[in-house]
Amino acid sequence: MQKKFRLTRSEDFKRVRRIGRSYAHPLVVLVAQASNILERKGARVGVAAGKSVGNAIQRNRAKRLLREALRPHLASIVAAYDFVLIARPALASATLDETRDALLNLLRRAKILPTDES
RNA sequence: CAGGCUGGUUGGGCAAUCGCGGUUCUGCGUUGACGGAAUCGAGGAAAGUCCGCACUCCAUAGAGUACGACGUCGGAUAGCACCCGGGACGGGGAAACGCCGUAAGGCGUGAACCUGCCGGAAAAGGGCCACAGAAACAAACAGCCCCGCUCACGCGGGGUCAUGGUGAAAAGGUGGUGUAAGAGACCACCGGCGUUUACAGUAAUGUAAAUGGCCAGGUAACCCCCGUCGGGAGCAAGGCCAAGCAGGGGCGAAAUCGUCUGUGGACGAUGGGAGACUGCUCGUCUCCGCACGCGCUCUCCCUCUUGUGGGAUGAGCCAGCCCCGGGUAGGCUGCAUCGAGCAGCGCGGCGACGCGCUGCCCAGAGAGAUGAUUGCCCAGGCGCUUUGCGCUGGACAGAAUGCGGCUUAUAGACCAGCCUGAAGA
RNA sequence: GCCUCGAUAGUUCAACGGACAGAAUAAGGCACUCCUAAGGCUUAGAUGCAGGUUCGAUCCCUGCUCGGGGCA
Repeated sequence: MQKKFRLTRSEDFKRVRRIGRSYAHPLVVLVAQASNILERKGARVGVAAGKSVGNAIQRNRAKRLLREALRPHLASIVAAYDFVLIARPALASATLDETRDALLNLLRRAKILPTDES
């Protein structure tokens, strides 16, 4: 995922975590906020993994899984959204397919992706 | 061949597609959060942060104290406490052998090797040594012996550590001489600690001999004493740029008319000022009670001409722009190609390591890049119809200023060597 | 990145280097009560792990494993 689609500032993370809506799944938690900057299109994503996920290897693994699972669907998100994906401990031992299912489920519940798309 | 042990190397390989980060080059009717090409992209521990440095800032005349670390010998190194090679004293260690045992087994000797520790208690001082025991660093409980008193039992004084019991530890052990009884008090042999000499070794130390020297404990990973070393903090160090808010300084316009209104005031016109747009003018838009004052509004206090005057270091209001210093968010740098650098070869050294030659340039993120899929192969595991096939499947673990050492985690694979036993030539 | 403190019964805390490791509470049992609670009697239960110093270690030293604070 290219840097222009990422959340990079600590301020952005704080804002999304404070006023965004959250959607939970056993593997991952999604916090989303509709962006109010008019000119920008597409989404910006931040990926986080706390210490409860495991050691540095397992945290990196969780974040890479989430990025890889999101990558094919990033282009189909048209609305301007900022969202944060927070890994949970079970994600460190999950497969890519499980991660993708969890992620699509969450994105549809948050209405970031249309529900009829498969 | 079996068993035990040590050291070193490695830490899956090749290819394809998609994706991510850096560097260099490059393209453009579109200078972009743009596109293209080339190239590079985790480790032996990147980890823990236990030591030592480089580097940076602060402090600093010199020396000392406090505090802390270290302390066998020699070497290596930029430096280091844990590196390398030795030494003393302990602990562990298989087969085999010896002894005991019917046996199971136990005890002892004990290879390679592993492992702990190392100034001083014989230079000074303080503390502690529970329980037991008479006594724990100075002492007589029982016992033995002598003297005095007593008819006697016994009492008092003294000598003694040989004997007894206690304990982790009680003036080295055995035999004798000696004595009232005893005692290294003395003698012989042995043991330990020193001193001297000779030999080996750079040295620690070892071996041997001599000694008309000693044998009153332990503990310094208790305080302490002696010697050596250490200024403090850390890349979130430090340097540069610098929104916004606040602060300081400066520029800046000294007016008329009309309408409405109880006052206060509101609106409009003309002219003016400040700023923005523009290369400039014009023009358009926004702001300004066109005052920083003898100002306006509110609050409080005093007075008394009851709505006048005075006072308050009480609150509030007054366009916009420019400059200045420190500096927050943030950005750039430190910081990624010159280094205690890496690889290969040769030489010296038992080794840590050093020297020489040749070649190479080798990650650099910043919410933090190494991922996904597929195929073939190499180890490994499981199953079977065991020349083989099928299924499965990859340890510990992720750079964050950089190095050296240590510690901890780690599936396996490969190489070299040492010791013991058995068999064979 | 750095600096500190700690680890003891199920829980919260004690304990000069001297073993029967203490207290409160929780747990089990016994009586009491018509039943329960409170109160009474009683029982069991622990030094994070591995080495070392010492006659002897919860305590001293070293290395690990966890956990809590603090600075910027």
